[in-house]
Amino acid sequence: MSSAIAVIDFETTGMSPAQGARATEVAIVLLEQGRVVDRFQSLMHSGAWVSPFITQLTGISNEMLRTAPPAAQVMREAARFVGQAPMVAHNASFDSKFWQAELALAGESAPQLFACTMLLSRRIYPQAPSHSLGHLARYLQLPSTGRAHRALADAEMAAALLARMQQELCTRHALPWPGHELLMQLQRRSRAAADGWLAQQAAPSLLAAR
DNA sequence: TGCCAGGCCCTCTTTAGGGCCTT
Repeated sequence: MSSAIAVIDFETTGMSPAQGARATEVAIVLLEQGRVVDRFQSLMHSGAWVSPFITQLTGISNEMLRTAPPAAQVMREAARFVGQAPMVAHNASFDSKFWQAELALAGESAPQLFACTMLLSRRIYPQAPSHSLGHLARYLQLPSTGRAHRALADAEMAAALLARMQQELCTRHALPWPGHELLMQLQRRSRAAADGWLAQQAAPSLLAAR
């Protein structure tokens, strides 16, 4: 069984699909054991209007979307690309809402569980001055992935952040390579309880190594 | 009529308020 994790990032016309915002671009990076093994990226045309503010923020214009493939087609391809892999995003409450909303409009189900690199970074790097993706990338000196606020660059950055945190858990807490289930359990712990819980998780592996 | 995200987390807290984070 594959241990792949799908790291996703959406660019959108606004903050919430409940208020009519639509996705304009999606990118997904497949990670296995902290290594990128595949990528998916596409603009998507939903007919929604892109405001000048969003065009300035993302570089994505109404003109660019006019010739983009239909949103439903892109989302069906994205769902096939992800398959059964569990998912990760930075501030996953945002991207998971668009994943569910856009797939619903495409007539597809969205059963995937989302882990969140922002919640995880608050547990693993509580001392970081900011937990925005850009600030964390600079704080951890992650390699540049391209223009911020484009989907593939941000998905690659989130993937690099995830891989760094998985490595950090291995080295700092003597854990075996942490999979999606452990990440989900860690992000559900309070910040105050995270270190103690991680120490408990490490104990069996330390005993096994003796 | 007026307003419009929402979950997490800290603190001047828990019968609450406000900043962070995503576009």
